[in-house]
Amino acid sequence: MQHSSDLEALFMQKGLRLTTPRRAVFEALHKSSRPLMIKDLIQACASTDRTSIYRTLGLFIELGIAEIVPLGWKQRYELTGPFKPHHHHLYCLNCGALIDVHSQKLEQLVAAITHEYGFLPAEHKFEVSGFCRACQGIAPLQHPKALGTSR
Amino acid sequence: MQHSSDLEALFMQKGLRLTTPRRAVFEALHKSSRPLMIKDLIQACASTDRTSIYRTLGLFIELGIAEIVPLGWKQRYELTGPFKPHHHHLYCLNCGALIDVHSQKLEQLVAAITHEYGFLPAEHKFEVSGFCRACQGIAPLQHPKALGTSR
DNA sequence: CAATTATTGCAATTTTGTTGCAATAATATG
DNA sequence: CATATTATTGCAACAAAATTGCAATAATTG
Repeated sequence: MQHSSDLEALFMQKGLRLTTPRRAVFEALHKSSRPLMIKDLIQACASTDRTSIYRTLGLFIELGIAEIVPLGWKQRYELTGPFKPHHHHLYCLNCGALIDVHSQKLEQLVAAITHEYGFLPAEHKFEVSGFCRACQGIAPLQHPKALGTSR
Repeated sequence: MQHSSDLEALFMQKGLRLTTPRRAVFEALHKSSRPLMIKDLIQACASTDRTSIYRTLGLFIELGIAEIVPLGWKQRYELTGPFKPHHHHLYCLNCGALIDVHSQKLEQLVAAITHEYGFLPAEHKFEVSGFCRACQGIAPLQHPKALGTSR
């Protein structure tokens, strides 16, 4: 992967070790087109202990290369920053579809709002749930429970 | 509380029963100035079973009178809609301070973005984490772990 | 190669969220 | 008012998510 070198450079620079478990978590996240639930990560990194996966996620988040994506009741995890361009999601409550959104206006608004309060932003979350074009009219209004990553 | 009648009216209208557990969850959320973690809710509604609290939260969310607020790794729960005006948060990673944000521009942006995709929005989340005015400079960059509701 | 430090795996535990079902409480019906 | 119906709850058991302490291991430094 062409990203390996960037990742190695980042870890080197911070005096951190790019170990097998960390590579595994990174690869699993990188391969996926959508944010992964923890169970999917654990499955994908079968030879890595749960604990290390959580610790790695925490580290990635501190480094700004991963983030928690809150969809429904469950957290999901996704790469961001240098390895997957920062974006947000439209989440269909009926079919689970995820639409990636890149909005320059939103980024500007974050800057404007935080500036107003003298607040120094580190990261921000923006997620919209509702109904995608295909599911409108058909869909019963409900709260997302067990919509898995597969749909 | 002057809200009781509104709540009763809403439940009546939907053919739902405003029972003791539901009142307890509502009151706990209503009394709190910040979103509550589930453990705080369970503590506040000591005479109500966990299961009923979760079911009540699910119901409130469907009714649009409560929402999940994702801060750090843990979900929190807060009233919204008719009982607490819709808003978002700036969350200080150092001291846990929460600043409420009301932004008309953000609401407009949600409409604009979703319209672009033919997406029908039901709800949206917007949370910014970083450092409040007081904590800038002092604060070591870290990820929020066990910042309780009390700070 | 020895000493130091970073990182991991393991086991145990805690916290969070879910499920099925019988008991209960509220409401409607005759 | 008694009974039938339905909504809602509590309980117990479980499943999933996340955390903790600690000893073992791997990498790095001197």
